Amino acid sequence: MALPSSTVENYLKAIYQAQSAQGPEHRLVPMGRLAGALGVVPGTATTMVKTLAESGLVDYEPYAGVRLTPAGEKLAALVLRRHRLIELFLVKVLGMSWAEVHDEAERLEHAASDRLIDRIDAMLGRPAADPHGDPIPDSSGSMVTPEYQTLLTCPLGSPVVLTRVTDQDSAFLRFLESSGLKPGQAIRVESRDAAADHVVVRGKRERQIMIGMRAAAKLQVAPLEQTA
Amino acid sequence: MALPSSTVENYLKAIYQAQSAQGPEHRLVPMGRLAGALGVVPGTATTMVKTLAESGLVDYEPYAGVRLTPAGEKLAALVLRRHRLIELFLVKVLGMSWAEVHDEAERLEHAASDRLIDRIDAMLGRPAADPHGDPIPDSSGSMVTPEYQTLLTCPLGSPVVLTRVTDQDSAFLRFLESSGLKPGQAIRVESRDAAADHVVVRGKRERQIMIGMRAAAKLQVAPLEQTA
DNA sequence: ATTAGAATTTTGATGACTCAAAATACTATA
DNA sequence: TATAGTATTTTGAGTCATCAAAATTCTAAT
Repeated sequence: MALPSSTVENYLKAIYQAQSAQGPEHRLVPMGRLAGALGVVPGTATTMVKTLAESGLVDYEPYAGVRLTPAGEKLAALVLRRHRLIELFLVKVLGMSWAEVHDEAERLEHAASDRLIDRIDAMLGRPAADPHGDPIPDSSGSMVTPEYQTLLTCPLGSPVVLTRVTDQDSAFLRFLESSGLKPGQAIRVESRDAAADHVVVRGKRERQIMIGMRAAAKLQVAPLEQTA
Repeated sequence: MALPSSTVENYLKAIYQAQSAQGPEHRLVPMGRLAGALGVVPGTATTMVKTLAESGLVDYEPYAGVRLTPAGEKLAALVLRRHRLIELFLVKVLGMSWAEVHDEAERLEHAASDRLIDRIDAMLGRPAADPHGDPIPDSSGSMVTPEYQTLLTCPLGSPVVLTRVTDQDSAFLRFLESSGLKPGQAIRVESRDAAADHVVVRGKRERQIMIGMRAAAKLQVAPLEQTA
């Protein structure tokens, strides 16, 4: 097959991400959601999805939604691989900020060859995750996605490591950065208050940070392993 | 104005390069040449050039050819800047080979932001030339193009430095690499033989290399400065 | 000055992607 | 089970960049 256009790559990536976001129950992504994610009008998404279905990259059920086939899933994973390796590279090697690399990677991911991506992968030491903690698929397109708890579900008081941030909004990322809340950081949740809709976190250098529950749900953590 | 599509960037770059290759006399690039450089059919080039002319990026004289306006020239120089900085970056930082970076840069040059390019420029120490010795325009689009001699015109026997290679063909570059003929290398021309159509060069570690005259004309050199 | 041959331009079509807005199908509530 | 409201699909049209092939213009040689 001819190599997929960047439009096709973007559709596949968006479907992949929408599917993941929806959890394992609702595997069909409705057209409205897809169109919204891609910034196109719904009719456009319908048309495009039908041609993706003809290429065998997605299953399309009219009025119900769309889902990746194994072929589509692999392609989507390779796009994510490129995206995430590029993000990590821009941060680690070029010293760019966490918040500004997303848009850059969004464009570069369609232009970088497999050869280049592999060089980057090697130079970074075959990393498992990008700066947001999102897992990086290997070159065959497979990826392990550890299940983490969030600031809303982890045990109160125990030390945990921030492992993943599931929101790419750059204002949000800048806020996290200025609060010292980057993946790798050891923190603990001091309290939660459903009525006040907030969570209190003790972060770097015992600093106290208060965040809303909607935001807290986007911060994933793992139990801190005491490697004394 | 909206940012130029990568097609527009490619047309401007091709016109720029054709103009330079033609020397200062023939400033008008004929459509056939342009179409050939871009791998499109002549009619396509005509159509595209007319719309470039409407945007004020080129002057178009029907049946005669096309030439960049100052605006077009600036844009073309910025594309070359991106291309050359990316090439140098791929070689210096990612350790890719001279011969393989061209195609990669050809795609990345349309995706990299000014911000990224400036980071790369800074990291490389604001270099003056790319791995082929091609000068890198600054961020305002201006560039100094030193006039060098070639292996055909430089004095026989005197030591010179290889400064620039004016051919991007990857087989040719691989040949040069395997002969130790990369920019920066000190060499001297031992003899020229017009009848045999060759030039004999004494290169690295006194190695003797014979090159055809057409190829020799693509190797530019500067007198070696004895910094004893 | 004609004219054969080459280069260029024009014309008509195509493919990929998109939008606006009309038509249709679902869904939930009364 | 009607129906009002929302989501989806269809239809018709437009843009960008391209090609094939016909028409035109230029050029150089007789």
